[in-house]
Amino acid sequence: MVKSQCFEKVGLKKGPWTPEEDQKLLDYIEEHGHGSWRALPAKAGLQRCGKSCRLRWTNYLRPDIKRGKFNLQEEQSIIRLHALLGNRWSAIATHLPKRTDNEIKNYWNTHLKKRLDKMGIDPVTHKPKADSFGSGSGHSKGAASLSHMAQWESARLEAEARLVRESKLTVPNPPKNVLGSAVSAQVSNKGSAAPTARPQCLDVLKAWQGVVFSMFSVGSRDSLESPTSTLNFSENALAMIPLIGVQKNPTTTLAFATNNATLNRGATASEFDRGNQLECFEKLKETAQVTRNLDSSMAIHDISPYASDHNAWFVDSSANENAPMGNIIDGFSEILVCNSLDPNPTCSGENINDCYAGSLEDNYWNSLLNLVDASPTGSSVF
DNA sequence: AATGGCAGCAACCGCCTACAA
DNA sequence: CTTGTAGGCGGTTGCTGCCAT
Repeated sequence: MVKSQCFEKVGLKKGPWTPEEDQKLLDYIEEHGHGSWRALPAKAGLQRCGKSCRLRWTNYLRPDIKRGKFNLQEEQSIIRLHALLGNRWSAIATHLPKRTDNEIKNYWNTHLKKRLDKMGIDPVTHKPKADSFGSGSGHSKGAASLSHMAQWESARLEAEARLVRESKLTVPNPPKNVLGSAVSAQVSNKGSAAPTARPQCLDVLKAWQGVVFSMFSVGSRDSLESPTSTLNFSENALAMIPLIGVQKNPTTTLAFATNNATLNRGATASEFDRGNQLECFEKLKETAQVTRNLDSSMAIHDISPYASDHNAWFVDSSANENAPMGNIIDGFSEILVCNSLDPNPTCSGENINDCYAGSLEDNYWNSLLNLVDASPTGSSVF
């Protein structure tokens, strides 16, 4: 269809940017915001295409980006997120404040990928190259569980990243960046949200986890082996939605999302069928309407950016910080791991995280990260 | 000092999706 | 519904500087 007109145009400069060009771009955006990137070069007096200007701004000139060496924590985050999200650099970047996707991608390709490779870990699958993790009969169940966990966590993080982006696009009073002036309204895209303000959408996702958890047969964790193998999506579970969303706390943030691509991923996807998803979705919509009637301040959003085979709704409210549901579970992955491990016998069942501290997931990541953390002087792999 | 190899990174390119006309 | 445009994303390229020979 439409080719990349930008780089086909003759007479436009390519290659490295000069300090003068940088200054022109900075000055223009500081005064006018970027507006239409296509129109910007002419207005700013630059012999560049709009796309080049946008890339230069987002990857280099933007004032809210941090440059320089990645610290250990950032490295760990990248490795972990890459294991969960794959090469979705923009999604990874949303979890690393002030770092651009391009920078993360470069760092991965030039540093981390090689480091993992030298350690005998496949940088694509994040498993040992010999695949001892999954091939041994004793570990197969754990590996499968971990795989399911990773799929769900991946979906969760992806949705979270998307919501973070959306929240930044719609933030009513974007943080004033160091350029000051009207630029902030225009440049409040990724990476520029106030670092101290916790995105509300994260609570939404937490609530979503709570809803999913409550849909399962809570009393019998044996049914929670994995989301794609033994999901028990009963009518009782569906009936719990309004209990949580309306009766328990009318102002609780209630989130629900069905992600067919994720839920149906894997060989045993049929056990969570489309019919159940749609039915559940419809019930949630009803709940959302009821909830809105109860609380006029409630807002209902249709997260349309989801792909066509995704249905996602969330009911949002301003009072969600103390939502009891948020304490039900913090991280759906723990549920998935729980079943493959013996739960803490002292667990009261009120806080899933306490019950299953030291999960397989933790062990896996800790071991992985410990490997990465190994001193170059003390390890033969470096 | 010259040069060849390599690593790091900025920038380019092509594809994709969302959206408006 | 179709088409064109803008912007986003991920893979790749190529320039630059460093280091070994």
